[in-house]
Amino acid sequence: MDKPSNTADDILAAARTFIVAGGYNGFSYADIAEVIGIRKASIHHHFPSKVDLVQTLVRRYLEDAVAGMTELERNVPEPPELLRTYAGFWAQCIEDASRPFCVCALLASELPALPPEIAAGVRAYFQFLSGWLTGVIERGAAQGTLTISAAPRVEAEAFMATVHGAMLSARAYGDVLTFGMILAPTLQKLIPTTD
Amino acid sequence: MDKPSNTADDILAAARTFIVAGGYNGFSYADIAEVIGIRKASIHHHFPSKVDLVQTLVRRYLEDAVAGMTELERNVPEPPELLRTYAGFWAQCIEDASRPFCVCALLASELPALPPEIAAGVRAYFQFLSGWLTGVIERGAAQGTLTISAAPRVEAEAFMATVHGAMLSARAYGDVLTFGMILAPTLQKLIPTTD
DNA sequence: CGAAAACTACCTACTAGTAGGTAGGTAGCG
DNA sequence: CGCTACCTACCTACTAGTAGGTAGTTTTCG
Repeated sequence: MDKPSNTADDILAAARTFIVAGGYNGFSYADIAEVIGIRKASIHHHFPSKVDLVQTLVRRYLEDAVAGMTELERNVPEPPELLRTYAGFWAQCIEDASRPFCVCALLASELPALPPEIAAGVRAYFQFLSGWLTGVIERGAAQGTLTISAAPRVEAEAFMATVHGAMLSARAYGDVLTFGMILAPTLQKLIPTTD
Repeated sequence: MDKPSNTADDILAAARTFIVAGGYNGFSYADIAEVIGIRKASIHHHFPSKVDLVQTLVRRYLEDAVAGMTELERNVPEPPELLRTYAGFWAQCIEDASRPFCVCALLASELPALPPEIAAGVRAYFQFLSGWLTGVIERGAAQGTLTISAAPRVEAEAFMATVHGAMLSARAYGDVLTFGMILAPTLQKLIPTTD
């Protein structure tokens, strides 16, 4: 457990909150400095440039996702329950406003205007998530625990798109329950014999 | 046909392109001035503030959507074909890069950081689109031309979310065909006896 | 052990450049 | 004339980033 500095983590956490709210161009070093109580020059000590900061954030976001999915699959082996848990995770984050949006989904929306290093990180996240979902759906279809009407890869992309779009809608309506409402029928179509 | 000035329209078109690329904070008056060949002070003559500009853009975007859907329903009365045409419209826009993202979907992603007047316009667009889709799906279900497994409103929200999420994915992968690939099974699940 | 050297984390003070916006003037036209 | 559309020239506030300094801690080594 390396805990060399708490400040770097605080900066990353603050940056994540700002990006989730307003995107890459929606915050400045001054904003971060104010909320965590240091001077903005000190942020440059931890992250020389804004690109370094967001790049680190995106890389760690992907690492956490990989670790989270690995852990999830150890505890919850059944594909239907995996999809439900994944959707439930975001439903919870949105409902308690702790992480009301996926950082990479948000950054993807402004991808053409992003520094290339960050764009690459965002792409990597999409590829990982899509790959993981494809594997889960493939396994579920083979077992008969999931019903699919297209190739696993296509079903996975559609599922991921619905999750990201539902985040957008939840935000647009300002209603935290919208996400769960949208995901319910999406899950139902994939999972037979529900209820 | 009021055509009082071409410049104001040019400014709006440039702003739309910039917003679609990088969001509200991803462009400046200087950027617009450069591409359309006037000085940035002249933009203030047409749109006193950036909020005015984007507010006008969003309002007109909604007006165009309302007009477009009304026109569409006159030409294409069948619900399955309406959904297919709507999805096909965006597939085309993304494939020829003419309008590779919905302005309001993009602005929704940074909604918490948006000036309130603009946020309200974005919300209005989501409400209109959701309402229109709900009507189409309701009619299709009553006619038996669409198969639904949840309330029309919920199916409409899920469909809209998938469309928006698919835009995100198309952008993340940098592959213009991703959108159509995702929408195909989504439409198939709603439309029986396809093929 | 203890002093010197090096490193960490922060600071003040500054830079060049850009943001949105304003003041005031001018060219062309009905 | 008065209006529209544009201009030059400017403003203030803020952007990311730099220079250089200072405490306090850690490492190195005689």
